[in-house]
Amino acid sequence: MADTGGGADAARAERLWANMAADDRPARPVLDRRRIVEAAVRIADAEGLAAVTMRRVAAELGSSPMALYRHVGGKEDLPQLMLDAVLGEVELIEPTGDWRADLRLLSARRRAVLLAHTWLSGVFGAHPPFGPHATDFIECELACLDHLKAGPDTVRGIVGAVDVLVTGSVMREMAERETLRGTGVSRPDAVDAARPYLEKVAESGRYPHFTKIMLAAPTDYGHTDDDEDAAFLGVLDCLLDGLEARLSRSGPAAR
Amino acid sequence: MADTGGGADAARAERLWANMAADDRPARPVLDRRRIVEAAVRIADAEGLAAVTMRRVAAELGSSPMALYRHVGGKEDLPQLMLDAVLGEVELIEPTGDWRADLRLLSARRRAVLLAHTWLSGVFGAHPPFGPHATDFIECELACLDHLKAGPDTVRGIVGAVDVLVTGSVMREMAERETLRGTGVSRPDAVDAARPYLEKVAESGRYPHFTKIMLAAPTDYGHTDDDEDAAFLGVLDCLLDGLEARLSRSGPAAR
DNA sequence: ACACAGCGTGTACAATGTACGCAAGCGCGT
DNA sequence: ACGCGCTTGCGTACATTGTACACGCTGTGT
Repeated sequence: MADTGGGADAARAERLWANMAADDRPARPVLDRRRIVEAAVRIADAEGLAAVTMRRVAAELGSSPMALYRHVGGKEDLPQLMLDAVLGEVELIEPTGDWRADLRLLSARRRAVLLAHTWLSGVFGAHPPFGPHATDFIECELACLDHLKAGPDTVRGIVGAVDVLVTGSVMREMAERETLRGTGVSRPDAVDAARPYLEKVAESGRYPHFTKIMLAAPTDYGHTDDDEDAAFLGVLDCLLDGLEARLSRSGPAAR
Repeated sequence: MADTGGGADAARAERLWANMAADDRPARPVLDRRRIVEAAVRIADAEGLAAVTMRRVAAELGSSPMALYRHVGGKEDLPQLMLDAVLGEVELIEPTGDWRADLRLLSARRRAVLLAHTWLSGVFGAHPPFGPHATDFIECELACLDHLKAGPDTVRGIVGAVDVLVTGSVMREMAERETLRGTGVSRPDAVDAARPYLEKVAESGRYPHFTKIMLAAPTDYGHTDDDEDAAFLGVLDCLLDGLEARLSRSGPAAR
């Protein structure tokens, strides 16, 4: 019942975005959204995401569980707010003109910040997949690389790089699909739900590049399955190019 | 006293007649770990991971919640078993000798299978991160790419590729850290704990390459933080090389 | 025939998310 | 002054969850 009632879920999604946007609310009280989310992150850091219950967060703040609902809508909104709070820890930079170095630095910083909060990993990343089927798959990959006669380190490097790319790509796309499925609305509706938030972002003037580049896509985000597949394979080819270049450059052994 | 005795007798008699009448009760076990996990996956596919409760799975199998505990230990084990079950759906291949094509095909298949089960995304992938801090970060990245004067599609492609890599890398490493934190043991202990399983894998003889390549690393898996950082930056450089090559090849571009 | 071990079940309890209603402080128009 | 409405925090109550425990049934070895 909870899942099929699309209207209520749509309303919940809308409220989430509204909460995202309303960082500048009056904030009279001792209890406010930032404090709640900070407490939740603190608990998750110390005891894991499972320990983040409404009662536990309330206790951390010395208040009642129900008081939290005046500020955060519900337990399900917490992880998203916590994620954004963590992203706020990343120290940003002024562009130097060397885009590769810039992106390298930013990526390293973001990675470091995320890794400082391991509870962000959900089901997918809860354990390294070492079950029988995972082993079957890796065995198959290794067999495909066998005739390279490269050293174990090199082979591990290639498999690891490819795995990282697949994992990341899948995470990103599943995030979108799960949002759609969770709210039970179609993509256009979801876009409509986020529109007020995005328009507020655009009007704030603080994100000129974001407005110009990311919001430039007209009605569709070009997100058919085929588009996504092509994009994934394009990036994969890029990476394989780089790996192959490195292989042939350094001879039979690498790194 | 006569009352309670009579009640018990009545209940017994009732059960007796029920048994007389309903002979279609499962005489021999229809319950098995594989069936349980399959049911859980079916439910997650249809209604999301949140709908996978012990009671719901039991209902799906027409049995009692507590019966599941004879086979699966507990609710917390389910996601891992479900993940491995999904990985079993990937159709493997015989190596053709073209390792790049092989890895491409395998990656595409694995990606497709994983994407068919969006519930695999946990907290991290539950929503695309569009909160204020995420927007800050993307704005910064875009500013770094601004002087490239490349089209919006190209810029989105670069940012997306880098993001995918960071996401995947972080997922992989958090998986390991979270396992350590969750079990509360140090890395050597965890390695020791997995050793019997890995030795059984090695002795089975079905995974010669896995045994030779992945288990070749001596005592440590070379997993200091610095090693991980270096590996990440290496892969990132590979990808950036590929992206830059593609840029200069196809357009009035950078340098 | 009889004990035993494995499997499914029912009952019971603790922990959780949260709907609902109440109370206290605040600015407001009259 | 005074009610009035709004915001904020709280306490109670209930449905839903995971699972510990003890019991009954079934097939199997002896």
